[in-house]
Amino acid sequence: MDPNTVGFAKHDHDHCISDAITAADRMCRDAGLQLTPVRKRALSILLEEHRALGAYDVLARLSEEGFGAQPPVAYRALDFLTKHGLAHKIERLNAFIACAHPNELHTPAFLICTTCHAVAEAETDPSHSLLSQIAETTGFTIARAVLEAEGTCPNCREKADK
Amino acid sequence: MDPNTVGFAKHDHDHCISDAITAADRMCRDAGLQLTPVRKRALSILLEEHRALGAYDVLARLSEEGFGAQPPVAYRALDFLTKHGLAHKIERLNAFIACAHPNELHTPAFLICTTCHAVAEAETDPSHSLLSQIAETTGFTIARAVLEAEGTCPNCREKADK
DNA sequence: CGCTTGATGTAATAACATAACGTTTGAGGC
DNA sequence: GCCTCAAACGTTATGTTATTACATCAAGCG
Repeated sequence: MDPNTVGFAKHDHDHCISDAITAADRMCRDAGLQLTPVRKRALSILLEEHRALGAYDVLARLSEEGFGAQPPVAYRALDFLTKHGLAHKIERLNAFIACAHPNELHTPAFLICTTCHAVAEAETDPSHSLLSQIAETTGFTIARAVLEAEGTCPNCREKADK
Repeated sequence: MDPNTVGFAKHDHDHCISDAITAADRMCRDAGLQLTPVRKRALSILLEEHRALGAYDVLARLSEEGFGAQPPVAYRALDFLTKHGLAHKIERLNAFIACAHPNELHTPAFLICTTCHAVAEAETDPSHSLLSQIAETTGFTIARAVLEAEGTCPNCREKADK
């Protein structure tokens, strides 16, 4: 298999899937969570595609493989994954993506390329963020933040410039 | 009419509606845009409610008043308003809200109270933002940013503390 | 007038998400 | 071992959000 693109850079894709699954296994064991077959498969589907996938896309794959065929099957697996930081929902796209930096506690920020539809997850330092500054001055307590930018990724920009 | 709450602070609500409509009128005239009856009414509905409203909520109000009753009626009006900065879509809520700072060119940030459902729009300086820093280091060109935080507003926090 | 463009209206359908309920399964107490 | 409970899973049905496709109408303009 050829190296694939993740975010906007190339990398060895096979490795990152198995690594991520292994890490998820360990994390769930340590936390006393059940990474059941559906949940694990949903995660691996997101990892294989390595892009934002709609719940129904995941559902289709799951049902092909003998799991339930109704929406709650996908939504429940995705809820579990997002709740425990193994995946994220991209609100702008109503779609889900495997977390690129599991383990670390983070407020992810996403860069969404409107040309090639790649999505990159960037790490942020929550305490320095704009939102936390705003929150501080207004007395608002943040429980969860959504940071998403749409635009053109370096690869597509380069192509467009030609 | 009693002063109402906007964002998390009190203010004179009647005034802000008429002011906002006047400003929108002028802005559209200057820009050669048509602030047609449906569009103007959609804006005033958002202003009156002063909270995030679903497209179908707006549609219901519009159709009661003799405008079309099908979803595109609302979506088209809301698209116009958001496209020209008179309203914003809150992605997390799949809902729309009148812009609190029209005229100014801005990347709005929203603070969403999960208790009382108030939504405050905060101004940001795009150039200092986290996202633009990330974008700069990765070569990504941002066209549009979504900044939304969910949590507890000062008012609800105060009540909860009692 | 005849053409184009943008706004509006409708019907139909697509895409996204949840409620409600029954069954299965596995861990822990007895 | 066996009972009980809670969590996970499956299904049906439904609710919510959004778009496609196409007809009509009015304004601007050669």
